[in-house]
Amino acid sequence: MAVRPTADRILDVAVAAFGTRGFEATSLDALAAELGVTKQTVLYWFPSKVVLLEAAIERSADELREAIDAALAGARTGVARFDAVMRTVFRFAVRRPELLGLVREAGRLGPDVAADIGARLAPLVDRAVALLEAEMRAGTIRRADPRLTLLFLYATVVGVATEAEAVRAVGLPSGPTTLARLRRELFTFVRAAVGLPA
Amino acid sequence: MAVRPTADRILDVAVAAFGTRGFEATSLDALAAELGVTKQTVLYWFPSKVVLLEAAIERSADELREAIDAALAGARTGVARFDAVMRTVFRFAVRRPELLGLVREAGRLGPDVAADIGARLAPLVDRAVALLEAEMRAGTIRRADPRLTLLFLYATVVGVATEAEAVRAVGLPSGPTTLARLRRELFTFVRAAVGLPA
DNA sequence: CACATCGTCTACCATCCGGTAAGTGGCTCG
DNA sequence: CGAGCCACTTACCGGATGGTAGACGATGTG
Repeated sequence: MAVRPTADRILDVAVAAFGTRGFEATSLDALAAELGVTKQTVLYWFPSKVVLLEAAIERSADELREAIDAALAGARTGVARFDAVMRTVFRFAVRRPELLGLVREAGRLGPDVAADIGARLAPLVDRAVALLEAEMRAGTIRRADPRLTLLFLYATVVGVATEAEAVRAVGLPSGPTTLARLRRELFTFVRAAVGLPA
Repeated sequence: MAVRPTADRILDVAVAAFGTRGFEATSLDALAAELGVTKQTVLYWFPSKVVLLEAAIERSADELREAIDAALAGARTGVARFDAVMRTVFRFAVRRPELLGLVREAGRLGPDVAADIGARLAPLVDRAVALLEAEMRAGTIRRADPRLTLLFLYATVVGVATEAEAVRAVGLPSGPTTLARLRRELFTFVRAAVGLPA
């Protein structure tokens, strides 16, 4: 790894900036200044801003996929797998909200970028849908359209982590204690939503 | 109303553009071109781009508040009021996603703008929390932190409507039939999440 | 009819944007 | 030791951006 340390550093900063401030709102000059290099160094490693965005999306999707793979590897039963995925996505959403924010950002740009990230996440989606379907057939969770159920779960977990403004609007103090309680209540919420016992 | 027809038209277009494409990604020239006027006409009514954003946020918050007020006026029991609010917010999220997208957009700019919209939505939040608390005490919905519950409900409903990319990623066809099913399943999902019977 | 106000326009400006061209110092290797 | 590549720089460029200055015609008012 890190055979191209500068390129990797650029990618790190780009993921954070594009995912939080937005693609259009982030200038190459700003990225370069944050890195302590010139804009042309950025353009040396990534020949255009769009290429940099695509690389950032690619890295994010890969990271998420690997984390979920690792989580699933250790869980056997369907319910345990469900919990493992929820925990992993929640941890990602809290620790690296910019990474999931990129998915949202991708939708704003042309259908080309959107299709790219869509294809990249497709295997993840398919596996999640299969997981939900199996549990529905087994009767452990409430029967419903598994794709819609996945969409709702995604929206809830990611929304909580990325809608920082909404979190502040409901008047929550910040801190590890609050976060732990939020996590606990969020899991209770989604378990109830899919019909699992508390 | 509409004593300033041009200003109102500008505001309409600005809400749509800021809420969907984003604030930074929207240029005054683009707004003006869409309206068939010059950029300087926009700047005549709103002396700067930031002022225009604040006006757009104000209008959005007011519209949402009025719609929820109207929905609550016709519902008596707590559960009926819960359903009425959910229906209203969902309708807003589907028909005017840019309006709720503005809340998200506000969080990206300085804490000044965020605090402004936060204060503007505070009464709405407080009433919703009171509503949830009352139902928890009455035992009709599951006991939990009402502020967190509200946050989860908001994230779910708004996320489903605004994460267009995610909706496409799970492979849903678009159309009124799909939308109706989505709405039905979403309501089942959130009712289950708060512990209401289907 | 003189005058002022209002809404919009033309003309312009400084700054920033993404991107190109042309080096520059250092390291490797024949 | 010198040719060549690599990582990075300085120096630009054309176009777009938010914003300013000032003129224009229409509308009303004394």
